Amino acid sequence: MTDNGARNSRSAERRDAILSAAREVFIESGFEDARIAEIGRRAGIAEGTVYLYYKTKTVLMEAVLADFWEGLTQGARDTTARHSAPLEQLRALADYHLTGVIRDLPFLDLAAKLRKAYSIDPQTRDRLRAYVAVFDAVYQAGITTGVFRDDLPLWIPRDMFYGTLEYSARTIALREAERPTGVVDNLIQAFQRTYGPAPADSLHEALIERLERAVEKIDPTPG
Amino acid sequence: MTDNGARNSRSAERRDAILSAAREVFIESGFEDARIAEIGRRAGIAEGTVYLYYKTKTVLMEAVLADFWEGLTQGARDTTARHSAPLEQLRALADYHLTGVIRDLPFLDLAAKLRKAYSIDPQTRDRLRAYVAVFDAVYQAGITTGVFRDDLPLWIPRDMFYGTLEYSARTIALREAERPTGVVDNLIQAFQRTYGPAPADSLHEALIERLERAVEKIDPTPG
DNA sequence: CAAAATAATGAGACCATCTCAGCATTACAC
DNA sequence: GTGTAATGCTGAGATGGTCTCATTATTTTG
Repeated sequence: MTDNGARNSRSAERRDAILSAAREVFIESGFEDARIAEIGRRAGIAEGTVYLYYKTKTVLMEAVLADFWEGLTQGARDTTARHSAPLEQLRALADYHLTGVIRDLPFLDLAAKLRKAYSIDPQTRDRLRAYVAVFDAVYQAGITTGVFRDDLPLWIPRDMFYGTLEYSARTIALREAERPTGVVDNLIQAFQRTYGPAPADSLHEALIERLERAVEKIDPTPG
Repeated sequence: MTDNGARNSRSAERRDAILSAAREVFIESGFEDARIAEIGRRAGIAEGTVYLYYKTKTVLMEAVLADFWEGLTQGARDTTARHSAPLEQLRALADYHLTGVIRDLPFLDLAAKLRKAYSIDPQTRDRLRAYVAVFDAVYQAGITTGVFRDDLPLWIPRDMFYGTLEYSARTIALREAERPTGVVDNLIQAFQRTYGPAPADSLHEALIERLERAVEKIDPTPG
């Protein structure tokens, strides 16, 4: 147990060096064409040593992706935290997601390459869940403040949100266009009209009622 | 040139036998684990012969996928042809797409595995275009009959349509749930409300007026 | 500083795709 | 039919990657 810290930290540094090199090489070459020998070279170690830290090429790739998801999720949290109105949070999140997905599409495609048909490994699933939880929190807040309907399963708007953005990102990347405006605006508009307090006047009234009550708490002057 | 027909047809039969065997093996084993030797065996020929018909494993996989896309596109056309009102055509198409994607998700994942980062091969792109053109036709018809707005680039609703459905398909497959109702209904509703002819909303205006008055009480800064 | 424990190395085992020299089959002329 | 040219098929082996493990180097400990 003596000096465990030092040993661990040296070992950890090496793990990081490998991870860094791996990210580089995977992005440059894709999964298939990435060479473990090259990753070792860039990390300054022998090919065999890579295998001491990551059992297989796939495991190494998974570690790289875990890092990526963590960063993306943290960024999403920070982004929404900069706003308070649910619709503005949603708009910011949509913008962040679209930008991030376009930027890192090659990475996401790598992730898809690891996905075995029919299944997804539990860790990846958990990471994805943590990421979409950012949307969920915003939407839930929107429900309690009366901005969104509460009569639908959460995953329906969620799938529309991420689905539309991911598909758009692909379209945009494919035509190598500058990122067009309008995608996010349109999505938010769709959300307002589809999941907003609704077609029936009663829902509008419920919203107004709610807001009036809230306003009254702050300023109880008679209207 | 003599007897070209016979030679071609024999050769074509062999191509088909290989394609059939390849589809089987790819679905069973995925791209990586599929063995050319096994494909040859099932087609009743030697391993080397496979390479006479399909230059590489990847090319063979692409041929299998081309077949798949063709069938999917034809099915989509047939499906929309059974309805006349654009919204009903859209609903039917959404249903068809969702069902098809859920059923053939492993196949689509295989397709993703072939996608090189940053690029997509022209043939695949054309096939995808042919497929989404079915949506485009329906939407265009909707514009001319006044069911849909014409002030948006076509790809915005298109991406929402396919994006939402594909993402939902993944969600559904992931949780191994029975296909829930509501996804298609909700999407069509979103289309009606977002891309339908713009509503003159006096309700919104009244709401905004009221809220502005309330807000002014809290923060009476001049506009 | 010797001995024990731990870490790193890289040659080669293993196993896949893909090639190609040689063999088999078919097409054709007479 | 039979000889000959053309085409088709074969599978052993070249190639090139991941991963293993006996050996070597380094670090820790008494």
